[in-house]
Order: sequence, then structure tokens, then C-alpha cells
Amino acid sequence: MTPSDRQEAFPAPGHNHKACIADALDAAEEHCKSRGLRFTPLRRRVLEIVWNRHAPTGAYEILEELHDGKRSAAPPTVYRALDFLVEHGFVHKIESLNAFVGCGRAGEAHTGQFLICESCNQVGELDDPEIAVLIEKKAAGLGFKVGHPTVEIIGLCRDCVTTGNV
Amino acid sequence: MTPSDRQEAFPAPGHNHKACIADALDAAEEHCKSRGLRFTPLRRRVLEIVWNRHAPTGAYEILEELHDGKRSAAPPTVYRALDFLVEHGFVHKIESLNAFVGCGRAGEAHTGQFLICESCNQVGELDDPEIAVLIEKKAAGLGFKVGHPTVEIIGLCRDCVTTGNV
DNA sequence: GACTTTTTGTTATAATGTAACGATACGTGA
DNA sequence: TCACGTATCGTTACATTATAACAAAAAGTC
Repeated sequence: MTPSDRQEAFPAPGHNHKACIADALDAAEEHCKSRGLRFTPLRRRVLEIVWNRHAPTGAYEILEELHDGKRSAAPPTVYRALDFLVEHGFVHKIESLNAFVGCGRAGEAHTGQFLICESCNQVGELDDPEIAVLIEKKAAGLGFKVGHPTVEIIGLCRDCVTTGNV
Repeated sequence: MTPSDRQEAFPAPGHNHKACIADALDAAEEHCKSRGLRFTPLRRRVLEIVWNRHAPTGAYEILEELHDGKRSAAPPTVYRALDFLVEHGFVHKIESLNAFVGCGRAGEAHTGQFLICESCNQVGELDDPEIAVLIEKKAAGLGFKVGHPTVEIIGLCRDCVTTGNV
């Protein structure tokens, strides 16, 4: 994933998926090392599985893939790994889908804003600062102090709109 | 609930809760009658329970309250009533809590935007058109067609901020 | 190398949500 | 009004998502 790719919410149509996963894993490794966090094999594997799909992935789907690799695993194993990955921003939880997606911006300040295509199931990160600021402002006007904003937009991505894939 | 109350996201501190529930039920009844929808006793009862809490309520909490009234009921009973109430805008689902809240604006055009206090558990509807328009605009810029936007802001309400109730 | 802390394994169970099918109530036209 | 089709509700069973609690293993610390 090149920096210019990262400006786009959705992955470019022909982007190098393998490289984009490798980059995400490397970045996570780097990020953990510099902060004294333990990027264990399990956590790496879970993050890899999430990125492989490049689409929201349920905890139990991840669990199945872990089994494929001959590992034994039970739900808490996956949920704990996800807790870690979410806490440190490598993965976001999509509340409206009970599913998880990889985040290419761990470390960068951003709030979770997602465009979810109901046709192809792809998720793009919007992360628009204007939206974040406006929400903050409007909330403050009511005396409300924003902690964790969740913005999840279900709709149709450009590809599915143009190809009529509905 | 007076019209001016309805402009505020959170219910006024000393507002007449009983009247506000009665109004919501009456409004729902009216709304259904004018559209040929069946506002059955069960649906009314579920809507009443949701409003009674005036806070996000889980499906199984609703189920328990139904039992209090000596009714027999199983999960599908509640979920079906909720489906109806959500579909027609009398109730919103808060995705990040897997819970439901009454909506005082059924019929009025609005998108679900919620301020959720993590201290007192109260939920206010923000429903700010500027936010909705900005999201629409930003999404459109990426070729994304907005279907159903979900905006759920976890944080602290005015009361809990000022009283230090954290 | 003993000790502490963190991570992972394991079992069991809680919480949330749905499929499927029969019974009942409602609305509608003959 | 009464048969008929449709919508709603009851009921059983089960699917999906998530966590508690405790034991075992691995990693960091002195």
C-alpha cells in the first residue's frame, strides 16, 4: 500500500493485496516494538487473517481459519487477540456487523468512520476530520463530551453503484 | 413532552416522564392508524417498556418485563415487535450497545444520531442535519451512495460532566 | 534460577438473535 | 355472515456472538 492508496477510503481496484497485508503486518510489528508491546505469533496471525479478507470478519470466522492452521483455539483466544489489536488501533470493530477490519492508520490520530457496501461487503475507512470536528462541535453545544465516536455508513460503494451490482 | 423539549437531545432534568411516555404511545397509535398499520397490544406494550426506561434497553430485558405482566413470551415475540417498531421509526437500535431506545420523532425525516452517556447510560438523539449532509457529501465524493447512516457517540452528558459523576 | 507478570489454553456458560412451523386473530369479499 | 387469505403471535429448537474463571505455559526481571 502506497501513501497515496492510503488517502482512498476503499482499496484501489487492482491494488497489490499481498503487499498491502505485508505492509500492515510490518507496520504493526514496528509500532509494537517501538512501544514495548508484544506482537506475539497469535496476534500476528489474527491480524493477518483479518487483513486477508480485506472485509469485515467475524470472530468465529477468524477462529475457523486459526483451526485450518492446525492450531487448537477457542473463542477467548480470538477475542483476546482482537482486544489487543483493537486497543492499539490495528483493527476496528464494526459495531453494526459485529465484525472486525484491519486499520491501515494505526498510530495516526483518527476516529473510526466507515463506509460499508451492502452489496460487495467491502469496507472503506473515511476518517474525515471535518466530520469529526463537526460532531465534536455539535455535541459540545449540548454540553456533551465526546469519548468514542462511531460512524458507520451502510450503502453502496462506487463499484457497485456503477456496475449496478445490487 | 412539549415541542420545545423535543428540540433537546436529552430529556430535560425534571421533565414529566409519564406524560412523555403517554405522548409517544399516542403519537405511535395515531401514526399507525393514519397508515393502516396495526398497533397491536403487544407492540404497544413493548414500545411502552422501551419508553419507560428512557434508556437503551436490551431485548431480553424487555422480555423479562413482559413476563412480569403474566404474559408468556419467548425471544421471537420481542424481536418481532421490535422489528416492527424499528421499521416504522418508533424505536431505534443502538448498534454499539445491542439495545433499543424510543424515538420521539417517528415520521419526521431524520437519521439516527445518538449521544450515549457512558456514566448515566442516558441516550440523547442528536439528529443534526448538518452532520447528515456533510456525511452524505463526503461519501458522495468517494462515489459512495449512503443508505443507512449510523452515528453513535459514546461520551459524557452535561449532567455527568458537571457533577463529576464518572 | 526463582519470582512475577503476561499471555495462552481450556471448559463452561452467558447474552443476543433467528428459523421453522403451528395456532390464532384480523380483514375482506362473496 | 362466513369462508378464505393474510398478518400476527406462540412455541420449540437452535445459531451466533461474547465472556467468566482458572490452569498452564511463556516471557520478562532481579
